[in-house]
Amino acid sequence: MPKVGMQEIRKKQLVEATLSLIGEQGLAGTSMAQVSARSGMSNGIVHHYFSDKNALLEATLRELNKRINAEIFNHLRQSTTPSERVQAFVEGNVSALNLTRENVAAWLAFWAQVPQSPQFQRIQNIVARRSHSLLFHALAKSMDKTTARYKAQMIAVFIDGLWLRAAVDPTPETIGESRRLAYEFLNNLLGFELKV
Amino acid sequence: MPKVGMQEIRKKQLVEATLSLIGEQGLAGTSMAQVSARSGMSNGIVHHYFSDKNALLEATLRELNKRINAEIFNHLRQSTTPSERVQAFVEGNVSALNLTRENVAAWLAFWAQVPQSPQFQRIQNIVARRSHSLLFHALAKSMDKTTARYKAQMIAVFIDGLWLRAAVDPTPETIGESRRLAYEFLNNLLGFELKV
Amino acid sequence: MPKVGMQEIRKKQLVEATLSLIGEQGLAGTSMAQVSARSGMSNGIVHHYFSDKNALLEATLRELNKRINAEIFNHLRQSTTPSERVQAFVEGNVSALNLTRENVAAWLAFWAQVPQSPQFQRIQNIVARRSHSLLFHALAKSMDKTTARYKAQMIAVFIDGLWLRAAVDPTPETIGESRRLAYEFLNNLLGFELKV
Amino acid sequence: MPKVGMQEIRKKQLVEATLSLIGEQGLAGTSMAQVSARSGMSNGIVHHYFSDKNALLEATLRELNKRINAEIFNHLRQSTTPSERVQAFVEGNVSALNLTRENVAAWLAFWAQVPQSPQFQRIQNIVARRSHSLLFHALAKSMDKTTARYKAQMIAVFIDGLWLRAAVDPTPETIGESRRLAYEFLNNLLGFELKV
DNA sequence: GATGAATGAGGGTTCATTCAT
DNA sequence: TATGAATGAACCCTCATTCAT
Repeated sequence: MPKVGMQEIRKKQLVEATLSLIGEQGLAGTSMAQVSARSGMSNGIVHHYFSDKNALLEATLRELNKRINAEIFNHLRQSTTPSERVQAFVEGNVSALNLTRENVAAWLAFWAQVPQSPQFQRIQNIVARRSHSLLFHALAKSMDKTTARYKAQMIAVFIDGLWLRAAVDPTPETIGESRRLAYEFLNNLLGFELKV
Repeated sequence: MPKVGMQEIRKKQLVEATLSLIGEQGLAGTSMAQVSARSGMSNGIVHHYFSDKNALLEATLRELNKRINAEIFNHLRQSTTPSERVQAFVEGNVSALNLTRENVAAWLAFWAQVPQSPQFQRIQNIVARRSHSLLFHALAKSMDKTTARYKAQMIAVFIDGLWLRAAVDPTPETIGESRRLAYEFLNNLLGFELKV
Repeated sequence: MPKVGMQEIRKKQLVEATLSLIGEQGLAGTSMAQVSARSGMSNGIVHHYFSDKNALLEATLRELNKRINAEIFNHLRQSTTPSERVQAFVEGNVSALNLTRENVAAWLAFWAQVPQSPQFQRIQNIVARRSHSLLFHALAKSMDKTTARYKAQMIAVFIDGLWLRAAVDPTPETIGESRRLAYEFLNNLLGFELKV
Repeated sequence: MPKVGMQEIRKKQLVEATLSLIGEQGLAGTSMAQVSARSGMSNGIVHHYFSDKNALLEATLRELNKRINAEIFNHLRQSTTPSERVQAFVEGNVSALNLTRENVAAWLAFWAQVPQSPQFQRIQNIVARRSHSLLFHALAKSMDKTTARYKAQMIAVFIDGLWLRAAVDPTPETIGESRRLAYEFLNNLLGFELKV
């Protein structure tokens, strides 16, 4: 294995450790020393791969978003019609709620930091805009743009609510109900029926 | 004899300072020194009124909940029929979103701490159960219990989503849209029309 | 009761509280706030009766010595012959070991502070000199002064050892053995037999 | 690679500084900041080597015991017969009294903390049991076990008294007399004569 | 006499970061 | 590349003491 790849491997290990630590102890409860310890590395090494604690956190947030997106795009891949895309987006999010309990808690930790961190805000804005765009374009095929915009916002709001609920009360029952609630919501909003 | 009644005055000042600081800088970014400084008091005084930082934070969380509840019960007071009560609950929450930007951000900061703090978890559980109970009993008058339970959950989820959105993107436009979105949601779910 | 006596009553309450607190938690673990709390008085009142924490501690040390002396002189009162006086002194000390466990622990706490406190050192010097004088004069009746001086020192050393042992291992068995050990020691040194 | 072996060097420096500070100012009067300052190090460094103040104090107590034991075993090494071993033990302790004045004061400081610290209590128990065992086994060769047990206790008590005296009144004269007193005591108890 | 509010220094500890090796 | 030694600021908290009332 070439030395070149080491950098990426190390970075991934550090980000992985950070993510799980944040999930367990929150953003404030996670120190650089803990990260390096859990990664099996030395104290000072983190600064060779990340200029800052902030840089590490940013990379961790990106990784978290990547995981969530992976779930969503996994469902999107098999969907073609606009209404299928909307369902897939929702299904993907519900599926993402079933990621490690720690990942969901970390998601909330990062969101709570957004008002204090322009950096995180920027990242979350991109995510939010992408979600809205996806929903809007799918909905706009079958309704006027104003309505599509509102419904896209409503779906995003409802999904955010599901995330919050899952993070704060991460019991299997609560998370398990999310899909049912989501489809009930979609049914009311768009006339979709629960699949399967 | 020392100044009497200082206890309540000082406690309020300290909680107020804490609340605004958390709103500005997050829970982790708020130190006891900052709290006492903003209150115009000395470093050690906080421990004269609160045994702990935790005790101060708990009092602050209770104050925040009190403010939100004040908004909600303000609307509930004028409502009598079950469907009016549901609308009033939603209106009250939407109205609470218009509290100081800092208050809404503080709300999110506390929620994010819930997974790490059994203390906060307990308090938030009480709040959540009370909301659910209110919604459920109002809805159960006009539908079967199972449906009432699901719809109550859906309303709670949607409202949580609105709060999250308001905290993370506290622009007047975003917050201003909340009421419209909420009514659109209620209309779809229960057939309510937007008032005024 | 005249107001004049209040001063003495309050002082005694404070000293009493201090003594028991030191016995329970050590000198370093005892704060002025604890003393006033246990005395059922307010925070600042202590400084009306004692200029200083040091003054309070000094009074407490004197009270402790007074209690110990009370035990010793209680035994001395009934003794007339020189050898009876030596026995009475030892008996009095052994009897003092049976004071409250807290008193004995406090005794050690004060001794440990002696190297750091000229004030305590002075007080303890007086106590030591008085003990030595008592033993020396009793012994000098039946032996030459050099021998009397040595034997007086030896008795004092042995008794200090018993105190230390009682303070560090304050079980009834350990303390109970002290009298037997003391008489065995006196028997070897002076030919005294255990009474009773 | 960082300087290797620093761990042991720094730990020794810190323990050394702690020991002398405790000797000078007592346990309560010794702060972490003083320890690091006297070691010529920064404020936070102590926690790189010791998890806790407690851990540092424990290490310091062990070091102190090690020094005392070194004196004792130095004398024990040259002794073979049981009665020689008893004399060596006493001589070793007397010799240890001549350690730095600070060491002897620190010894008392630790003993005074025993009632408040199960940790120190455990360590001192081990020391006490070892001393008793040594004395008992040596004495039991020439007398019945009950007598041996009592005499071992008496020797231990007397030696503790000598330590206390040396700590509280650390003048050369007082300490210098200790050997003479100890031999007088042994002579009375066991018929030993002062060597040289 | 008596209260408890208020101060400010100092306590132990944590932590992101730097740097010699 | 990698280590862990080292720093110094900041954290929460405790405390003897002062003082207006």
